[in-house]
Amino acid sequence: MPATASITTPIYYVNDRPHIGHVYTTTLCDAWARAMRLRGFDTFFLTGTDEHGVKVEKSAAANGVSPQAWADRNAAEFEAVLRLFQQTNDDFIRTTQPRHERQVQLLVERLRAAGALAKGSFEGWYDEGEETYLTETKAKECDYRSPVSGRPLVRAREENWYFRLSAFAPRLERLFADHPDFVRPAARRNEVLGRLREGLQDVPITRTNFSWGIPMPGDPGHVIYVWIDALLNYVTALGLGDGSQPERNRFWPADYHVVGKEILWFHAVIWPAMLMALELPLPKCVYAHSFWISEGQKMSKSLGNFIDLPALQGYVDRYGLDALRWFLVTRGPLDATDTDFRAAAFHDTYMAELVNTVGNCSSRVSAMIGKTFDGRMPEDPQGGGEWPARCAAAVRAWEGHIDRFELVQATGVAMGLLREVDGFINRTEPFKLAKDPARRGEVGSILAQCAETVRIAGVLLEPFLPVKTVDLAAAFGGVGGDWAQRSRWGALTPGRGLVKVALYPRVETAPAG
RNA sequence: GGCCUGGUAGCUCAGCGGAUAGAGCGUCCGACUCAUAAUCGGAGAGACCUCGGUUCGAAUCCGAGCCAGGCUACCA
Repeated sequence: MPATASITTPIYYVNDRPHIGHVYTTTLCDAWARAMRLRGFDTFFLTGTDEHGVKVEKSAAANGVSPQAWADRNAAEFEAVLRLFQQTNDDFIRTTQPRHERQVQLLVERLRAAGALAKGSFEGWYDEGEETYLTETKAKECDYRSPVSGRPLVRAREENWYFRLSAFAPRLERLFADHPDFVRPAARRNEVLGRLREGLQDVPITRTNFSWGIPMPGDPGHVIYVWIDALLNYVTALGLGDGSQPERNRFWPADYHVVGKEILWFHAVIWPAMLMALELPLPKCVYAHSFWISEGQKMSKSLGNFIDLPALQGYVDRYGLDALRWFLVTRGPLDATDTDFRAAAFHDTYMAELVNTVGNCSSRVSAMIGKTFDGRMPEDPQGGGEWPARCAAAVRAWEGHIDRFELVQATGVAMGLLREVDGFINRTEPFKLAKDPARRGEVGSILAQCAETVRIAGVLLEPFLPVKTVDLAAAFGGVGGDWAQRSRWGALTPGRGLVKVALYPRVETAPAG
């Protein structure tokens, strides 16, 4: 029975327009999920939409439709985006689906039964126009005025159900002490630890000022606050709330919850505490990436410089889907600092890595075999020379990087193999030797070694470049089978067809602006 | 305000106690011509933010400062 692997994106808020952030997070998860499937793991990749809350209720009203109709429309757009970018999610959960709502109520019941909930009163700064509370920090920042209308905030009080987060402080401390990799990267973990030291407050988990949400069981009039509702998606999708999908139980706990840095606290502190209360296992790692900025400027609604769907589509039209995915994964803000999305950098990366390295290397090797060996994989009496060991080491290193969610390093391993092949060709000059019929055997060895290395590098690139690596694999012998077979030296046996490929076309100039 | 990161070649970054500080890209020179005007080699290029400390030895550890960014409880 194969080992399992599971990964999640946050569920996306249907009130937002899809943009580079959503595509980035999803693409990271997709690349990892594809890598694990490639390795033969029993893999589950979950994403979805978060559809409750005041904002949805208000937007729907403003657009003259019901909240459900509004959510349906926008959720459909998020799903369309997944298909557009060829994401391979295994499920798409929506918080308005009956399967989710039913389980959230059961799980909240369980929290209450476990003594993790208490009724209390909440007092805070209330924006009457927006019908929403602002945090103390935010209120202060806005000079105690509504950031929207500018009218003064009022002190308001509400009866709510609270989650007794403070009661979990000792267990959370132990979690962070025992599992230093629970939150990554390390800089983010430090931030969480810093805040943990300041002490934990109980968190309100119900609201009474809107109705678009899941009713609190046994206390109508109270609606379960969107965050609690949303976090639970990770387990409701697997049927853990009501045992409705036993065949999916094996995918919990998740290996990675990949999230943006702004929602780390919920995932790193509130969520594990909820799971402790529910007596469910904790995810192995919450990975918080940073943000993209656009041409040196922070993306914001006021600047109108969001890298939105049309912008992304423009890159795909011009450079192809592989190019976009490659740039996002290899140049993205996977560590604790934001990174810049620049059109010029996108162009340079595409040219240097996909065209001049992946494309050209596979092209020159396949072309020489086409010419010299009639498009058949030649014999190699040298048994691969140093290459089998080098490739085996690369495969092992790649697996380690994937395990640790070091996606950039994983791509680097494959690129390193291709660069070595390019150097090897220049040193051994098979194209020169080919002119001397007496040295045909030698040429065969060289080219066979190159071809097999390129094929293996191509396999390692599949999760990141899912479109063109299909052509690469087909052109380099069409080696099938499982991971062990495909990653093994020698699978491209002599005599197999090997046709010339031209994977990534040159794109002459960087687009203006 | 509090807390957390980072400041290393023109650019993006790796190195985080030990030899002349590295990679990729860009630039310049050379080689080659199988390949997508690609590739390979070489070169140039750095007070490793500043000041002080610890040490036989500091880019690396400690302290202070400067600069940039982040987090501070409902936007990927």
